[in-house]
Amino acid sequence: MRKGELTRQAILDIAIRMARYSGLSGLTIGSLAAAVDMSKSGVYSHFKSKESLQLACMERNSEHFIDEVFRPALAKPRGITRLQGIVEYWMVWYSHPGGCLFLAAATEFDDLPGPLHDYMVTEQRTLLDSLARIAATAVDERELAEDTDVFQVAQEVFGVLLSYNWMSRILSYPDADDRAWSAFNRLIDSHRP
Amino acid sequence: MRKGELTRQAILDIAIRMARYSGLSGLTIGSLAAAVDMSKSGVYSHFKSKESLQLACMERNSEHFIDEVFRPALAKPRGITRLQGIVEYWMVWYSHPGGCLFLAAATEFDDLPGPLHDYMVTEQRTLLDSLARIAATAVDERELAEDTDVFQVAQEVFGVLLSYNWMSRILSYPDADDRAWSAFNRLIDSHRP
DNA sequence: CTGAAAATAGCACGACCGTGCGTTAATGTC
DNA sequence: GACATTAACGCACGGTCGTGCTATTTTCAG
Repeated sequence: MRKGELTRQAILDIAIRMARYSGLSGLTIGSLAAAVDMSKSGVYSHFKSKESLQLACMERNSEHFIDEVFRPALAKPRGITRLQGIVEYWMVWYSHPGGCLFLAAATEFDDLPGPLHDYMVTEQRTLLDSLARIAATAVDERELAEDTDVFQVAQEVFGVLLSYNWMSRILSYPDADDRAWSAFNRLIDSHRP
Repeated sequence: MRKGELTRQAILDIAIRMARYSGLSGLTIGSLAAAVDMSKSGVYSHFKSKESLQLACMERNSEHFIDEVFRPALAKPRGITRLQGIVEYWMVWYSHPGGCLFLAAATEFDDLPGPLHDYMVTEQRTLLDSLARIAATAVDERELAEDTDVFQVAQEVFGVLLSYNWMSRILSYPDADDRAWSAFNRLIDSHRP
């Protein structure tokens, strides 16, 4: 790999770390340059514009999410075990310092048209679809009822994850973890054959 | 009411409308002044600083939430009916154009210490407590099991609301509404005596 | 080792940021 | 209607923003 590409990745990882705190809009090239110990123009020249820097952050963040959440979950056996797996890894992902960049981006760009909004929506859709597909393996394995609406399951599981994130990271409720699992189990039970 | 207080409220309402799109940090005094057709210093003089403007936005937003979600719900009979009521009004609240300012503030300030963070956390805690207290009326009415953990119910209901917000506003899934109610009913059933 | 190519730095730009001061205009009281 | 108070404005400040251009340094192939 060329040195340029190497620095670019390094810049992006720092940028993501910063954006988790300030958001993608709050991220500034000046402070990013200071953080990676480069000149402003040195950083800037790796990206055509700030918007493309933000987009690159989201893309790299997606890669990390796949590595840390999806791939490990797919290594588990099909069915509820895999569903439990992804929930577990997802919860770990949410506990990253500064929070989840997807969640930040979603609230930042939910009603602001543009490439960032579009990418964010596409990415979230893919995520939810994959979640539903994992739920579908549980239907295949006859662990969930045959007529289960797997998107219903995905929406409910995602709700458990989101409220866990709120209770745990934002409100610092110590029981958030236990309650999330209790909610998950209750939810799964209600979809059993 | 003095004229000053009147304009102050008008400014805040416009500010909230703008902050729903740009976030509380993205809100700028210049654009706010243009939106209310005043000079920058004219707007500024109503608040000691930008931070206190942001704080005032959150306070006013809380008032609106109480008016539009809590008070109507408390007018309903105690128990599950009231719980359904608050979910219904809450969902309407979430569908405001630009989204919910609480959610935006929560992701903006979750890991940034300061008065805005503190106010946000306090406010969210109050919200969740009230939700739990409404669930407690359902226990009193023997519509939910006697040994119900009402905070568990609150966390689960909040999850339904959050995922509804995501599916509906961000991903524009047309079935989000139906699925949210289905999730709510399933959830309530699992807590019945 | 040399020279082309890539990476980084330096610097300047116009725009907008939050903030404050002094002044003018509007308001409300007697 | 006179007058104190309040509200709003004009203007300027130092700073930072994103973005380019030019020069210099570093990388890498032959």
